[in-house]
Amino acid sequence: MSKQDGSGRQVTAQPTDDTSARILHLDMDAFFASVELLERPELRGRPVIVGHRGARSVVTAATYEARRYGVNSAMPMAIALRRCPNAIVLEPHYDRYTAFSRQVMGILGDVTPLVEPLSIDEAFLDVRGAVPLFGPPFAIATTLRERIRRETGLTASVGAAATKFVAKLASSRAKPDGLLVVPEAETLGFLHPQPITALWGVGGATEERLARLGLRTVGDLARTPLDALRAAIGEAGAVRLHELSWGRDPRAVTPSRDEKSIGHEVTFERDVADADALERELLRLATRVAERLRRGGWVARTVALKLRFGDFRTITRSRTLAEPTDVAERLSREARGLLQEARPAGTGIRLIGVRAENLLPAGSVARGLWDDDEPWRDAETTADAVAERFGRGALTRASLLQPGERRRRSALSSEDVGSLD
DNA sequence: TCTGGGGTCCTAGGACCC
DNA sequence: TCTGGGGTCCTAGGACCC
Repeated sequence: MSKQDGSGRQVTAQPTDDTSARILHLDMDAFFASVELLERPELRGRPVIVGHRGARSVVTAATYEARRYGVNSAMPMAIALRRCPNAIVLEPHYDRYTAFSRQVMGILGDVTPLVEPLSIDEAFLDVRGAVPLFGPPFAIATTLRERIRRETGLTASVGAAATKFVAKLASSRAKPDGLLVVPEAETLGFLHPQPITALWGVGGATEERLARLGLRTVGDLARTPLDALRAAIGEAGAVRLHELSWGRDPRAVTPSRDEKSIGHEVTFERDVADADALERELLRLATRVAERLRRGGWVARTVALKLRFGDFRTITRSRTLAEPTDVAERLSREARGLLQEARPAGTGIRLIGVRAENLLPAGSVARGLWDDDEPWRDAETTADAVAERFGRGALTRASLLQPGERRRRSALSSEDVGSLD
């Protein structure tokens, strides 16, 4: 393993051959807080928290100085200020973070097109093809860190490994402002001593279940029979964690992935019980969702309403439409109906949200309906009647047809369905 | 004055189909 | 009718991540 700290000093010798560590994970250090400090350099070295000052707000980001007091992201602001009363609280500026994020991703894109943003401040890179041009992963990572520092004034940490998961773990161990390369041959030696929560997907609940089996480290889990894991945490999680614990992670670096859902939600400063106020909020949220649907070229088949009551109990209610939509009023109307069914009149609401799910490319919708046994030719019939006759699956199949595609027996056009709504 | 907002993935039960 | 089994879709909830 070779590690480099913020001064550029190598902690151990650079390996002669680290080309096996071809996947880089780059993660900006305390990103939002660091961006704010660019504007307020006099606050460097002080505990700084980024977040709103509202009664129900949480910490969005914190500098390492604030973290020393036990302040972390997602912590209620009230608790954070109790732990660190002299922290400086700054309002977030998402437009700035987005601009810096673009700049950083652009720098990454100069090395390889195989850049997969994971969030606003981190990304995977597959540098296999870049090695002949720019040198081994260690050299590429060093160059990237230097460029980011020089051009943005921000620091980034990088992990390099043979797989995504190990690279991400390596970057977290390199933080802040560090670089850690884990050659493939050293993967298990690096992995197995780590605490079990280092595994991607092990949070508090899973940690608790695994602790009941006596498992505390990644190595413990690796040596546990799969069936015992299945019984404790379910099929998918057991297989995935077991694979990860042996350093096996087949996921490739994929530059773009289709969105699966688009939603917006708000937490009110004080619980809201007024039906008109809630419905106005639904329309506002639905409008933002619909705008993003259209911008992305999507239509949604399913509308989901999310409610959090005054006691923090949270429910979701969803409905799949006969005809997909990207229209705010349609989303809003459906959400309103769900709200009326789900909320006992007069109940106070803490949070309300609207989400569009089951996204389809706009234009691929309902080009035709068909059935295995008989044609369907009555365009006067409503979509619900189609669903009743052929099952809701018929609408699904119709929705999944591509533009221009038409089954031999298809008879009901999207215009037909739309006009019947 | 104790809990944001953006998401993804998994599970489980019932309906329905073959 | 003392009644299977596999697959898909829909819905609700929960765990998890940044």
